[in-house]
Amino acid sequence: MQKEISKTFESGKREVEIYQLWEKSGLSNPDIMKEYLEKEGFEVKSPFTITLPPPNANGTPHLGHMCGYAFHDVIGRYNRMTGHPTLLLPGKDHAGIQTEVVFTKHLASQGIDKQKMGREEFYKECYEFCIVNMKEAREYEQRIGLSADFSREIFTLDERLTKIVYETFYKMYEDGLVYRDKRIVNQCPNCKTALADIDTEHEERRGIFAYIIYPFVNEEGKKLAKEKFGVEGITIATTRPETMLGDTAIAVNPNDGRYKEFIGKKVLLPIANREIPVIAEEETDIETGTGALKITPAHSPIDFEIGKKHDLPIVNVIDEDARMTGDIPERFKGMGTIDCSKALVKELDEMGLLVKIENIKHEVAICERCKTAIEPIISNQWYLNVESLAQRALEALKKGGISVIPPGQQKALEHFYENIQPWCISRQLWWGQRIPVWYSGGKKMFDWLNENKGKSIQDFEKEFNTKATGSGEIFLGEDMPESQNGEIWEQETDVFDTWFSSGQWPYTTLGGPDGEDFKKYYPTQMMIHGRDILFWWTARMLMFGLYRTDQVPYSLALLTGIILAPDGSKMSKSKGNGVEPSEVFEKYGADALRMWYYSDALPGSNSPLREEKIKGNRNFVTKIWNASRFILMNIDDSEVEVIVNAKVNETERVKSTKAHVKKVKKYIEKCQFNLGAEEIRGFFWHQVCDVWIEEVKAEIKDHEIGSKVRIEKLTELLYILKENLKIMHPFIPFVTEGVWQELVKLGLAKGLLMSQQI
RNA sequence: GGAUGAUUAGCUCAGCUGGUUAGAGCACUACAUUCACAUUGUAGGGGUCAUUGGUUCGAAUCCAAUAUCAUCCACCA
Repeated sequence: MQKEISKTFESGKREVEIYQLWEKSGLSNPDIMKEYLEKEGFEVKSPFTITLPPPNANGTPHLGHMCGYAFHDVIGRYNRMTGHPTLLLPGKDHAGIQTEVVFTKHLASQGIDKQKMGREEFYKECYEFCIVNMKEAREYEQRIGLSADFSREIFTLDERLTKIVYETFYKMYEDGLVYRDKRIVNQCPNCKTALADIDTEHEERRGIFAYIIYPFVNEEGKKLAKEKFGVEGITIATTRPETMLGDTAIAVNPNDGRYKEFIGKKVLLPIANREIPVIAEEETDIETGTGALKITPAHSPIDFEIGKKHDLPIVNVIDEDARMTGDIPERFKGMGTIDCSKALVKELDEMGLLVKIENIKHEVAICERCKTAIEPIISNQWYLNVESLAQRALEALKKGGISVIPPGQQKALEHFYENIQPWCISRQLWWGQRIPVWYSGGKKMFDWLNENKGKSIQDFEKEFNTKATGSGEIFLGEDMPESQNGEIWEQETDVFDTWFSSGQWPYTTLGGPDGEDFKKYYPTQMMIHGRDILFWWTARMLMFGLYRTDQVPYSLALLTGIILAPDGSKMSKSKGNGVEPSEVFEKYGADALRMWYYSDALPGSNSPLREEKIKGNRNFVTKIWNASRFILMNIDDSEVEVIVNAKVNETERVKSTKAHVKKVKKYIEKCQFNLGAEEIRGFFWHQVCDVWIEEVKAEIKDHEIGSKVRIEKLTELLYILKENLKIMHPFIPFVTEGVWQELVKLGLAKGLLMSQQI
């Protein structure tokens, strides 16, 4: 008799329904899964945990995110089906700077000025903005089939999480690892905040190389120079003439014969009219420019180091908005750096001190987020001395406590740890976790005392001609401390670098080192993310994890491939070559997309989106549906009970199926998902469908309903189908569950495929 | 400048610790088929496995050099 099973697996509609079925079961919650295993009498193995990488809450997920989820889910489902109460813990990241930039733009597009809005209101509205995005992101996560425990979903700005992040900060302060320091930092004039070195990129841009003469102060020097160089001074070459106003020396290589006799002499810095020395510095490259290097400690990282070495004064001439400032001629004050550069070059030319200007291309540091050229300036920031933390992480790596796939990236990580520098963790933003520090008497006084070691509050009062309003100490905590002697407490305005909190993700999400979930589910088993954030994220998580929990937060970092646009370029909104996940879901379904990821987005590879391949996988999904449907159609209602209770004979087909299942399990355990995907596809399609079903078709052809041959053959075939569905489920959960539920309807199976044991 | 990885069919890539005629998906060709399959099946074409040396009974696989590409790191004024 004809059974009512639709002719195709309508992925668009069915996938959503099936997800609801899973959600209702609650089995994504490991506590519930554990109860289920106990109740059913299955062996309960150790819990399996992954704290899922939180996507940025400022936008919607793209195909790259989906790829990560697909890999998490195949592993999660497999573990759940092999007896491990499995926790895939989802969350969202506030993504500090990026979100602040995005939301500020969003406000501007509505004609709203961020500054006028004020900090509190901005934070509140940005939070709401994120909540909306988070909801949408969650829908996508569920759409790809992610069997995460959404009852535990958490946001990085959640109070519970922030509390733990603050505890880490306090502990680090006590351990002397975090401190305030005045040094050169990368300032993004557009985002108006300091950035860590890692948050900058380098890009080749067009620029100028200006050759400028710095004349000697005394006649003797002038004469000597005139004889040697034909001009009365040393010619330096610079890409940034405007920084000359902050020059405090000229450096030459001591081995450079041209300049040997000038070392120690003084030149007159043109326009600024300041006398600066010629110093010997081995770092100076004889080949570059004229071999003479102007030193601006306040506005160049390398000059800062040289200045420190030679104890040179620091003269600030550029402020945090990239405008000219400080002790410079009035006419330049407030100018942008580029305008100032032009004006200076013109004046120098008129004075006869400009030799020439070359147009060159050179690498400049830019802001990773907004691509604005970085302005190195001196400022007070909070730093984390990561050296000891990096050391521990490095040891763990080398001892094999954690491994990275692909292995080449592990070496990159080791290299990162070996060359790590103090991490600037403060950001001059509103969006993020406010650094929990209060300054008695104000931040300005604290910084002044900090940078002028040995000076007293009285000196401060004298210097600024004011009355101190506190002791100059700091207090760590969220709430303002009580005023004892009438001192005034000023709250820190900076927030933490977003990675300071996301770096603690594996334990903050579990309630911190004292949390209930932490005790049950930490350490986690693995972490999967794009290799583009290896240093930002995995590097930090290992350091924080070891620091706070004395354990590696996970023992395996699996880096996925990067999903590219069909033409092989990076998908980007600005280029308009992106493909929305919703389009793919609608056209081919989540299972087909997942299969493509497993086959193509291998660790270490870049995978251009190939629609025809996803289509091929869609055909596979259809094949599964139809083959299953055919088997079910062949089983007569009257045969159901007999078949369900029949013993499965150990035939060649059954043996071969068992061997297949074993093989796929091995592939999954070794994270060789491409091989696993190929194996399930090849076996089901070309063995089960093309050969066995055809054989059975012939074998039962002339036998009556209920006959021994039919029962035997159909029992065998049903067994093969079920085993295949189970092993395919972690890869393509929707269609397999869809078929399973048809079996359930006919009384041929029970429960959810999701919780069956392999 | 440094590091890491890649180079295998038209395309995207598999090929683990070296072992008989080198694989998959998609694309292509021919035939069959509307019998569960918005199709599917069968058969087939297509590769000096980047180049050159070496180790070995045997190399796509190990080693060395070269070339090209990619990604990451780096303060070049």
